[in-house]
Amino acid sequence: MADESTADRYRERVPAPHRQPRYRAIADELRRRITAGAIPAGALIPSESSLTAEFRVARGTIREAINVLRAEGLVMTEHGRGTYARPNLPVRRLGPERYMSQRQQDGDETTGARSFRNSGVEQVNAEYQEVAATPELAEMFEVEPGTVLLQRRLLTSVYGVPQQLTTAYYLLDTVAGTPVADPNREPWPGGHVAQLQSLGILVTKIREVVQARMPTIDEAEALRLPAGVPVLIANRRTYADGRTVEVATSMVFPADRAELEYEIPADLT
Amino acid sequence: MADESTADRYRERVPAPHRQPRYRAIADELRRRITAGAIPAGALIPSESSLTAEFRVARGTIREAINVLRAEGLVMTEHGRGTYARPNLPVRRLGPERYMSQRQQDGDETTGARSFRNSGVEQVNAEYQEVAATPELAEMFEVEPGTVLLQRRLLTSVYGVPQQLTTAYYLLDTVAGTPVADPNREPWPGGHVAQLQSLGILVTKIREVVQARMPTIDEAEALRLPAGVPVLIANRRTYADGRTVEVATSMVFPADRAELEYEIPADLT
DNA sequence: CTAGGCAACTTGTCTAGACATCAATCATGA
DNA sequence: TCATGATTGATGTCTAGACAAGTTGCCTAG
Repeated sequence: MADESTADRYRERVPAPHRQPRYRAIADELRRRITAGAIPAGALIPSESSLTAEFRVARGTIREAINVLRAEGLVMTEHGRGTYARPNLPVRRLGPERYMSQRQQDGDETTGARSFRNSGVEQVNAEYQEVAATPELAEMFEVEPGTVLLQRRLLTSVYGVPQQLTTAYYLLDTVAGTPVADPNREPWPGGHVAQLQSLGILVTKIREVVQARMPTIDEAEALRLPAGVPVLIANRRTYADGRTVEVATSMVFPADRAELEYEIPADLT
Repeated sequence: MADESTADRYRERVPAPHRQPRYRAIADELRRRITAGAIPAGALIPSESSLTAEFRVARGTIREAINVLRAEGLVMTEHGRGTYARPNLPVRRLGPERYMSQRQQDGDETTGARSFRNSGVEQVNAEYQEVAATPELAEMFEVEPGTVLLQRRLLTSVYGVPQQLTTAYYLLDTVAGTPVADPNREPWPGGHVAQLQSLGILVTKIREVVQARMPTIDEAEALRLPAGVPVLIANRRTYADGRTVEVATSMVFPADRAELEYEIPADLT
């Protein structure tokens, strides 16, 4: 007979009580090869047609197995090239010092975080637009709905790799006619805290709410996210003297290359 | 040249410069219906066969469109029943006050967060175990690798719904023989900060690093996570007088029902 | 009235093939 | 030597159909 090595183990036609679908068995086998190192990180896995031959199934079944691994974030695919085991990316840690001024950032090395801002490797694609406040935004700014806001949409890249997608708002009144309203000034040294400071507004408190979800297709494309990688969402609200002076409704981070760090001063028991 | 079959294939194609694949257009349309409320949360979307009839495509194309929505966490599917828009679960917001004592929590209503602790609706399944410190843990506690730690594994449920999976460590020396080492005392009023306080240790600072990823199969089962929902991971390090007194290597939250809130005092510019 | 089974739905799995699109390689001609 | 076009082989998209398996409700036999 022909070689019965790999294929026939997955061709069980016996109706077992808890028989696993073949695409899952194939996914398990490929996962095993990757985690065991038989397929090293970054290397191509066998092509769909050769897997079709090896496991003796239709191509659709192979593609379903690969979909499982893609959803787990274990492999990624490039059209025309192939599918390969996903290499681990360097993670960028974003700590509280990202809201400090440049000088303080340099002095704070306790977290091991580094500042990329204005170091040449950080690039920001900024689009500013005037929009009417939605009821939610109006309530946060304590203004009437419809009040004009300056909407800032930013795509931040480090070393050419997209890292952050931000949608944020200022009250137009507070920034109109100032350098802050100029999108070409991004990236602004010190970020939005420094922008507000240049207007004489001293930030007293920032509150962030962190969530996670799967990206939309648009976000996945903008951040070049492989399938199976969620996004971290941070919603920011910036206060000065108890009033809200800035709101970021969604800062979107690729979860495979970003993590957020916070400090809680706990001398309040 | 295949003339008949080729003409057949293009029978309903719109000549567009950036033609979108059919399955993505269908996914967009279904997403629009769900987000616009035409399909309310929790309701079944049309069956695959009726969508096949509506969009005049093969069933595989419909299934691919639904896969897109499932990967976004927008819908979930039950074998034999159908596919429905994922209902929005009540979201539990975890703010900094979760590390405060009970009295302060009651007085702090600025965030709208509520305390479930010891109110009867919060239940904790606790397993304590003595383990040897790994090199990483030993470095954080500034002890020799192999030093015995008390490992706490907690599954927290609110109203019977799993909410949090925690693995945390104390130095065994600091807690051995005290009520803190008794897993039956969970849930402890005031959490680990109060536990340390009962030992005379005053927490001065807590640092948390937040990440997100897809759950492992074990986590998905323990937290009863549907497909397409990531988990939020918080790594906590608790300090007293500059020394690390507690480490939580992974607090796992289901991202569809939890969000984390932090405050950054920004009077440091 | 109820228990059981059947019928009619649903999604899950799988086959076999066609053509489109993209990337890399190789042969060829300027 | 170098640009370019053809070829090859990879994944992407889509069709048409078959049978498996889970869920629900109805209808009938007891």
